[in-house]
Amino acid sequence: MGRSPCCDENGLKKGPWTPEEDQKLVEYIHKHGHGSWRALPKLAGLNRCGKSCRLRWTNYLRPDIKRGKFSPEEEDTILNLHSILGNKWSAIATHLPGRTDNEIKNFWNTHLKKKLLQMGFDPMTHRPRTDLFASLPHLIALANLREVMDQQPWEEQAVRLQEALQVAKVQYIQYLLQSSSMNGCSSSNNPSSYTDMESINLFNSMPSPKETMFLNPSCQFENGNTPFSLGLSQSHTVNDQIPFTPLQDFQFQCNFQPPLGSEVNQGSSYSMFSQEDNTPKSSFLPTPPTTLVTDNSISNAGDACSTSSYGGGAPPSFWPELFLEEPFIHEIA
DNA sequence: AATGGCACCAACCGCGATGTG
DNA sequence: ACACATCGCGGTTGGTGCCAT
Repeated sequence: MGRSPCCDENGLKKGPWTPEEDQKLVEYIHKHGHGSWRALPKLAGLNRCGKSCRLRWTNYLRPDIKRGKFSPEEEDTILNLHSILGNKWSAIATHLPGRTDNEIKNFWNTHLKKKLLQMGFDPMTHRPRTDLFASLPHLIALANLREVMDQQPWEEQAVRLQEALQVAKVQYIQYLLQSSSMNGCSSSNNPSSYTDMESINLFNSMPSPKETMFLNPSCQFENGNTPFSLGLSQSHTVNDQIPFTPLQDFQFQCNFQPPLGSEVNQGSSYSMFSQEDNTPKSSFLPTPPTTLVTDNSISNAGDACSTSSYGGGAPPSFWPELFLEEPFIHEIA
């Protein structure tokens, strides 16, 4: 009921389009527009169903389609938007001029999904995978880290462990915030849920930014508030209608400036900025989709999106310890 | 040269959403 | 409010080319 017969109609051609068919379709649409897709094939002299014509036009023949390989910037955009929107290919395509949803979907399935899996991330949640096989890259990275640490003075090891602990806490806070958003907590300045309170307490237990290398030298919102004392569960969409995550909000608002010579931690949840010109060097967005954002994310959240990058190459230094922490075990339970 | 496995991607299919009378 | 037509989306399939054996 309500369904129109389409390509199963007798005598209609299926399969690859010939150049002659393409030409007929293009010429007709240029002259008359597509109008009713169902009526188009007959009018254009094509032995195809309307659906097939529409697909051929929107995915291949449209004049504004950009063909060729995806640029690293486009790849970043897809990864970021997918972490927010999931498999909403048409929504993602609206942010990539000239690219079709079909093309993006294919690119995701053939390239990006594999890339994330190889890096040890769940392609659906963009978080470190928690199953045994997926954890192998991280375990290997951990082993490498321990090898390096064995060669370092104990003071440096202590500093590194302290850094790892802070990163773990931030990720745990992120996890708690997302849990509370998914549970529908909505009181902004009056956090009532256990997870909200736990987030705040945990955040408050962290050393002041000046005391930690990766949160150095300042970590606060433009209005001077600390990130998690603001409304925790107010939901907004930014000017381009993409809901942003707490992490992205946090990432943008905190202008981390690691000391000269400190390594850029590609596995962390932060943006790292050059001390010389203040340009972003690396960042990572391992968050699943959520609409939980705070007030401050509205104005410039789009910038956070465009500056992020899934850094390849060196394995993350800290995650092996992070994803073995209780929150991540708890998450899959 | 023949074959099998794999990656890629255009095209198809089914379904829900939306439009229309 | 309802029935039907049409559109658009996301998942899947199948053809093609490349590469290793």
